[in-house]
Amino acid sequence: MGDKCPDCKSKKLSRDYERGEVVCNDCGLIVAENIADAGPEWRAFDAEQKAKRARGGAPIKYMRPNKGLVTEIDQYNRDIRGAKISSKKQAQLFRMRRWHKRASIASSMERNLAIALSELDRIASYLGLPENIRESAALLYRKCIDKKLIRGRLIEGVVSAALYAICREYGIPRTLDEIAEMSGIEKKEIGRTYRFIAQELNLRVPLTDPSQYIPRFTAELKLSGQVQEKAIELLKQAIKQGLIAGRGPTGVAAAAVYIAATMNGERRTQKEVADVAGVTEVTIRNRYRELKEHLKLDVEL
DNA sequence: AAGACGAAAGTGGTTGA
DNA sequence: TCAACAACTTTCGTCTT
Repeated sequence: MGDKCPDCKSKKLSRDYERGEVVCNDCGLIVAENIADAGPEWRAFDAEQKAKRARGGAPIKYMRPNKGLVTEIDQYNRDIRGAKISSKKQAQLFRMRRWHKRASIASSMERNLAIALSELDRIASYLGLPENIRESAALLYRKCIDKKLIRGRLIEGVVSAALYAICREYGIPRTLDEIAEMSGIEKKEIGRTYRFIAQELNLRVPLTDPSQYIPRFTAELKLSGQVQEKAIELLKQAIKQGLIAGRGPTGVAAAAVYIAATMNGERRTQKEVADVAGVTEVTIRNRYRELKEHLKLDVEL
């Protein structure tokens, strides 16, 4: 790390892997953010060294979905008749136990990943998500494994949360409801998990922009491109006036679509719009009233 | 008869002490 | 940990087309 602080030219930079920052020891400037955790600071040249040097060790406590299914070699150095066995055999058994345990743990993590990836693929294809999204989500999931964030959580929950985060990051957000429906995980569970991993992994996920929902809504309602443009235009103005602060993005988007459709003579009922947006008619009415008042729409609806 | 409108009460999650 | 709170939903009665 031959880097220098760009501010005071000091060479005393230190890395804080917990926060993912490089900090200058002299002036306190954060030189870089969001650095990847490069793993342990030691190197191991074979499995034995690795086992010796690892302080954390394999996640044993919660990472045992296979509890009760995996054979274990018991602790009592007796043969089937209960007689003690020779010390030579005891040593052999000891080694066998050790390796058996290690092999089980390694394979259970692989199994975990395998289940997760197939689950991810299933949900992603139901949601019609492209390949690059799946790749990114899979990568995110691997990061969660590396950071041991899955312990005590459902695999499907973490997968769903990862998908949700990546979708938002790529600007093609799916609602929690949609993901919840496809994955069979409760919405609040996904939300909780999402918030947790976002914090732990320092994800910078942008706020959902309501206009990102517009194309999907208009497409599902079979509305014309003009309506779509109009709706996005309306949203832009709404955002400028701070009308969407604290509002659910889907509700605002739905209202914009409703207004735009009506203005273009392609009327849809509030219920139709409400259904594809996953909100109620009342919410559309409320948003739509706000939009009408503040944007001073002179069009009679 | 169906859709639009809005009031009132209920729900689940966030926030601040 | 609990209460206040905002956003949203549910429900329902009334008005409009």
